Amino acid sequence: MMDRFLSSATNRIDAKGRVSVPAHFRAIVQKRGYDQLYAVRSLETPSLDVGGPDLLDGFAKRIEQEDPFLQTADDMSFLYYGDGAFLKLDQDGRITVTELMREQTGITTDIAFVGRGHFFQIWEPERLAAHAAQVRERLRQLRARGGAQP
Amino acid sequence: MMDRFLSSATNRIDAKGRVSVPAHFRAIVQKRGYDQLYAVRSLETPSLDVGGPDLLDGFAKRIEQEDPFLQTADDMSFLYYGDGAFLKLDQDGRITVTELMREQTGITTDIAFVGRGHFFQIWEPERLAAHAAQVRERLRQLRARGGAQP
DNA sequence: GGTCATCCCGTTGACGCCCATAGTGCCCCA
DNA sequence: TGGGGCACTATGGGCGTCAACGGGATGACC
Repeated sequence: MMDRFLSSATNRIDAKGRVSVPAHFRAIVQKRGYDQLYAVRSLETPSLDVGGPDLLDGFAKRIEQEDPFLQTADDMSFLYYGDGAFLKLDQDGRITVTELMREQTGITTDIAFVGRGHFFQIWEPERLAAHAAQVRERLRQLRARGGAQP
Repeated sequence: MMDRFLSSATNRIDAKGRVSVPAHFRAIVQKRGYDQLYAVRSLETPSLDVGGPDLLDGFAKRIEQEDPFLQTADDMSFLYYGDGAFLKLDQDGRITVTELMREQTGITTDIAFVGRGHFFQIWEPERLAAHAAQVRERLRQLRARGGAQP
């Protein structure tokens, strides 16, 4: 249905460091009864993975599958809790851009929101454009080789 | 939902050796009725594991489950009781940085608080940054090997 | 007397809450 | 079919509250 994060948009950060979350994304989260978002560093790219707080619940379940005395469980907990944050939505549907977000993404004045299905991502617009070009190129080469890979 | 320690923050130690515990972390502990924290040396890293006094209760239960004849029980008891300490929160939500904390973490002027779910950690900020980078690198390699997918 | 913990207060900046406005798409109706 | 108005989004800004932080005053203990 319409419960997937789809499409992208770029919004401006105001003088107080706030930015509007695209209304379409907000609606999905708020329909589940949340008034805040959960954001965590992406591992591979200078971006943040964002969703409702239920996104964290999924990660927590994933951690529980690991042996709690091994390093992997510790590492995962470190990432999802230490490198994650709740972003409060104000009543106009805006969040304030934190230092963590700027460090991770290089964001300064504008933010790109990109739907990714069950979550969405936050990017610095120019870095997103460069990354998107790389992705398209990889897919082009894949097709040229006749490969079929998701 | 909101009863877990999440996100991280860095605060400054004042001339009297005090530092503010992030309000969000305080709220979690105080909601359980405590006005002090319990801290113990982390096993693997130059940091302290901190939580409400109920964190100690959890450790005590684990000690009881061990056969008191075995060395493990003795070691655990030694660590959690001998190397643990209670940190009193003053009425502004600050704690005093003890010599034990400085020795264990290398802290001098600033303290990083890192949420870890059911507890949080205290780090020297630069050591934390280095450790976090290592953690992310391990997780990247784990994912590259197909070991885990969020 | 000196050190240290505790209590209490003031300042400052960040953040939440509230309202205002401009731009835009859409619908309805003349 | 074209125009007016409604609905909604993105954005700006005022203002009160609170967290982080600095520092004075008091009392206990060595």
